[in-house]
Amino acid sequence: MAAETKERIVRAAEILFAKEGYAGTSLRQITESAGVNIAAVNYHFGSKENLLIEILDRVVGPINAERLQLLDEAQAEDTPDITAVLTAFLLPDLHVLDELRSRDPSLPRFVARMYSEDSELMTRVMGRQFAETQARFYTAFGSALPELSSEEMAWRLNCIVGIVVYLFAGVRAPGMPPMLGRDVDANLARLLSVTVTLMTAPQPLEVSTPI
Amino acid sequence: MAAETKERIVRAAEILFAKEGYAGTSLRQITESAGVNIAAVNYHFGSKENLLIEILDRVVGPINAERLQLLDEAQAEDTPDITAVLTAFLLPDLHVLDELRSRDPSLPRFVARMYSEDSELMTRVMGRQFAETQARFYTAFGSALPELSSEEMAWRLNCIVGIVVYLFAGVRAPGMPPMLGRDVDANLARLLSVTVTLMTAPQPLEVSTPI
DNA sequence: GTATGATTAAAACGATCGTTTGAAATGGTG
DNA sequence: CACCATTTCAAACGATCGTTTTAATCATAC
Repeated sequence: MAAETKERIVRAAEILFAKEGYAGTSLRQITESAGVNIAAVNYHFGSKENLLIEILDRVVGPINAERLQLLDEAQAEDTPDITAVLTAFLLPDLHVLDELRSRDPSLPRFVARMYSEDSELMTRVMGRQFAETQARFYTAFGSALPELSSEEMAWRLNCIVGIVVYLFAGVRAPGMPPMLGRDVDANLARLLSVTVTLMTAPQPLEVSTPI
Repeated sequence: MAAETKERIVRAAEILFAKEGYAGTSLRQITESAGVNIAAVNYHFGSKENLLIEILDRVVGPINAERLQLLDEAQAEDTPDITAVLTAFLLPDLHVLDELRSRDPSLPRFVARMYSEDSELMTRVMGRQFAETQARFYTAFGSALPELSSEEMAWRLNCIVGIVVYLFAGVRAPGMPPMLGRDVDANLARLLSVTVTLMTAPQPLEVSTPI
């Protein structure tokens, strides 16, 4: 079955990409780990880069799809408050993070790696995936926080993205427990308590505008 | 002059490591960009990995050195409040970030990359560099925030590290301005307004302990 | 059963990798 | 100037990279 070969390649590649990075992983590592022939990657995906793109879309796609769906539901009745918008924004991350982690403990790091890459490829894939999400959530956050300047709001949102990316990276100081447990609801509660506080803080005194 | 050759290699390598990653950069790219012979890397540093370690120490070392110095100064008179401790923690990051950025706009990303790598090498270097800093600041934050459980404090501190790492990554959504401007004091004020709020938020309701 | 298209397999392609070699060049010291 | 240690250089090392080729194998329809 050809579909299974593709699947085996994807499963092996995403783990290796997470552990060693895209450039640090060879096709021979992937195909050996997947138990398929070396030529199968180029046959099924065309190139190593196309394989990465397919994996990227598989991981990032569901996050934004669920984000938009949750935002739709939250906006169905009336304009949602900041907790509801933040939940729609963060819960899909926790879902995907939990799913990735259940497949392999090092798998979430794949997402974090993509954020510290600045290649043309990453900009292209991320731009395509996040364009609609960004627009929808910016207006939703703006409605939930009318007293905040849009510039300050975008800044704080970036902080939240930074926190989330760091969760995916799973960095731990020696002797410290992981930041997230197995209970998605508890993780969300904890993440919300921080991010709601962060977003609802009063607009600070004027700071010089970034260049 | 041999010292200049070493310096040229370091300057070229850190930019390329920031842009393309460690595994994605070849010694030939480095030596060509530095204008030195390919054999110079192994002659002066022994190996490509030793070159990375030296660059890592050069970048991360000053951050923690300044952190400890600022904490010493803050603790000279009495126990510093949360703003003072956070300033001692964050200001060195902003200094190094500014210095890196002035050398090359893409250079700060090198630091962010190191955080999404999980190799044995990174654990070793980071552990050596951050061990003392971590211990000192954990007790300082504990004294400044006695009402916070140490577990909650560590969690929030991780959030702050995530934000800082994201600052180094310099990720920008399309059409958005960079998060930091040229004025270090203004950057600190902005970062403090967020992080002080984050750290001084009331202890949240019980959340299930992470596994 | 046989023909046909899809998939797998082994082998090799040229290119590039990190590293090493040995000789040439360099620069200070007697 | 001659000496010697340090540094640079061109060239090559074996290994591995992503990719391609060509033949073998498979599944399926006639």
